[in-house]
Amino acid sequence: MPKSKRLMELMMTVNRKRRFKVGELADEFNVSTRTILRDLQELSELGVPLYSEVGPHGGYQVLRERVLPPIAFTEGEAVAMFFAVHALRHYSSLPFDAESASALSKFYLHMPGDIRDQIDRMKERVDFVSPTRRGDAPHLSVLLDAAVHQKVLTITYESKSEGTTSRQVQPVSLYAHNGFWYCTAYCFLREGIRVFRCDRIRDASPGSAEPLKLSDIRLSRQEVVLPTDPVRLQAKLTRIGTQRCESELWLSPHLHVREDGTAEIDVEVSRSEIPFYTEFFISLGKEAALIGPRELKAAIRKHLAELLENYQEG
Amino acid sequence: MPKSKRLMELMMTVNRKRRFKVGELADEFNVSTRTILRDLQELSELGVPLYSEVGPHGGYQVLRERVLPPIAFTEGEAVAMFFAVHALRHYSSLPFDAESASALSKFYLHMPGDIRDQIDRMKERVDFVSPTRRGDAPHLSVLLDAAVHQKVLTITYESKSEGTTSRQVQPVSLYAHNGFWYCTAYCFLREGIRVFRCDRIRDASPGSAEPLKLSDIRLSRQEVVLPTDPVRLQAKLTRIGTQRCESELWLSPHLHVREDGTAEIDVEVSRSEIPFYTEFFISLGKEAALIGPRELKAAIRKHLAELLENYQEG
DNA sequence: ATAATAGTGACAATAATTGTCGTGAATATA
DNA sequence: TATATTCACGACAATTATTGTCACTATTAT
Repeated sequence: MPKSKRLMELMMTVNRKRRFKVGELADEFNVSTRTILRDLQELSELGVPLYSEVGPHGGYQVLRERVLPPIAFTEGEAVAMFFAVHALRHYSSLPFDAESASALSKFYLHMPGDIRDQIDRMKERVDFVSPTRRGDAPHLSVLLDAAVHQKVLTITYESKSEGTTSRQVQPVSLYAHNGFWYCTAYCFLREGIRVFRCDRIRDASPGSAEPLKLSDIRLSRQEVVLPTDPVRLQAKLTRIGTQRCESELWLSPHLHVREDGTAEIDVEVSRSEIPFYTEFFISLGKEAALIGPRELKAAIRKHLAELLENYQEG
Repeated sequence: MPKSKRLMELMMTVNRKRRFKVGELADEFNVSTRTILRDLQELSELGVPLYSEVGPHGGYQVLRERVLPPIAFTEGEAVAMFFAVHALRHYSSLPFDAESASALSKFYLHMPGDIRDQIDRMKERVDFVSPTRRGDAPHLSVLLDAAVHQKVLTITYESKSEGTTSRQVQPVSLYAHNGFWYCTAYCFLREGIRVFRCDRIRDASPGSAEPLKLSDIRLSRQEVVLPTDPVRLQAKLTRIGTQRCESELWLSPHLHVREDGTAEIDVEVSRSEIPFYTEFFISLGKEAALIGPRELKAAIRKHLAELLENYQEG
């Protein structure tokens, strides 16, 4: 086997094994231990994080961030990766932010100039308008890691109704919706699946509880959103108002659209979400006519009056 | 220079030059032409699409889809690429669909099994809820290519008001908004910038008109028409207001963001757009403090008063 | 016809890789 | 403390890979 090929296979082998002895590899590859030693030194120079200990029970280990063997991509594949990462740029505090940036810079570095230009132009000419991000979610990476590896976390959560609480949870899934990140998790405090708004998680650290096997739950989030302390939200929408609301995912299932393009909203919502709906209806302006609830009308009036105050000639 | 390194550099060089002669490269790399010939044969075997012609004015060419030199990514970078592509899966018929799939499969192939499992679990546990896609846009790739390379297209467009028309356009930018894809383009029929809904483009083929230099237009809808009868728009934004405005493409170039996350808007706009800004600033609520112009303030006050009227208890 | 260009085969010169052996050093275990 | 295990390194010869040179062929534009 030519040396270069052996090095690549060695790279994959050590990545797979994580721990190994020099003699082992020498047998597998049918070369002398001296050669394996030299090879390992080369891998080390190529960036593979190898660590070794002498003595019985010693041996080699691959540490933390492993390095994949070099892969040759086509220009189209490289551009596709830029496209995908670019599409997500309106999401901030994403997991793997740093990693995507460093991956793209590796691609960029190996590209001929004309593709670089093409990518730069593409960035200026393509956009994914996504819901305005509302609230930072600094612990997303930790939550994702816990969801993927079935770990238990201790989180400090700031809920509107209960104030700040500390509890152990085992994350199940994460989803971005309307500019917020949500985390469904088994809550050891409430002994059931709950949904948490990630921007309200103030702190997340490893927990002590024994992880449950939650593999069957996954992404099913439909049934979890039962409103607590519900109020009935009703409104009429003009055609334009209907179009705007149709694109709001949380609302569209509750839209009753008529032949002429106008629609009605009729949905049970949590009383605690009135502040959100206040802003939402104000932004709809004259395209919506709210029927109820009264509390919401009052809140909107109050908000409008305050705004009007702000806009007095000063 | 060791052979492996020379091969990688050769790969980058031929990608950059696209056309070259063997003697040229031999000079650049200080090796004999015989060696370059052998090297080129190896590159060819590695997948670089080389083509050669003999005779004067002959030489080598790199065809269509070039191949980048092999790049070693870390496991984290690879996972980040999966994450990004996964995040876009609710968009169908995206440009670079096939390319991202083949890139990911290359990554997948070179990964140790435990990262594969990790990725498979992540796919089940992370979701990006985005606006329901409405309408297919089969010509996106063609439009993107035209926007990036400043090409003119002949499109068949089905508009509600005018029925089906054929016209030449030069695409400027593409954006996804609320489940639709839009294309801003210079329309040779209307002699101005227009926005087209991509799902209403029935056909797109190369056009005959001479491309214009539209490089200055890019993503900003604002500058498409230089403000006629301009007024100076100035406002201060809170941190949250800044975040919201940053995702507005037409606005973000005119945002002056401070250290603390707050920002100021300072831009010349057309007087005729005051109705638009009225709604926009109302939707920003208390996150924006408008400084001027007076007309806008007055319009906002009027609008707010009317809204307040609408929301009186009935 | 001539010059420019790619392409091939043979072989010697040169360079890189590998295996062998000797030696050493750290460390767990008996 | 002695011993087995394991990594580590240097020297050198044997082996293998790479390179350059040269001679030659083939194609094509001018």
